[in-house]
Amino acid sequence: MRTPPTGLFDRVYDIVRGIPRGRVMTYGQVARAVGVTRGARAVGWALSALPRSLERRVPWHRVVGVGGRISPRAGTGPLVQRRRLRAEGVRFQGEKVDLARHGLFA
DNA sequence: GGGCTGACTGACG
DNA sequence: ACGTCAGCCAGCC
Repeated sequence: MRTPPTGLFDRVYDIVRGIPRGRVMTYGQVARAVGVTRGARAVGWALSALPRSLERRVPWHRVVGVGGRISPRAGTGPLVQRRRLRAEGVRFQGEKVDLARHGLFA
């Protein structure tokens, strides 16, 4: 058994951990998933604080901005995020992720 | 309790 | 299409 996540951070990590390979969610969608309708910014903040120890289990690269944009300050860098996504077969429309194809809804 | 901050967003010019 | 501005949220000091 695992104690249910309390703070926003843990709830965010929980949701992100559940994003399937090859799919992506926007900060806004994650926020809504954790019960914070307009907490997109807070979600980004939570991911920026992602502990090194969780980098393995939490696929942070599957979280993108609205419209499929890649945040300039994401993780090790937008290039890394892009590379990881492409490695999963995620298609891009220019600089943006093709949400119509890989967007996750919930 | 008040103010600051940031991997966000939507509206404008 | 692009930079700026102003709301929005929760954790930290």
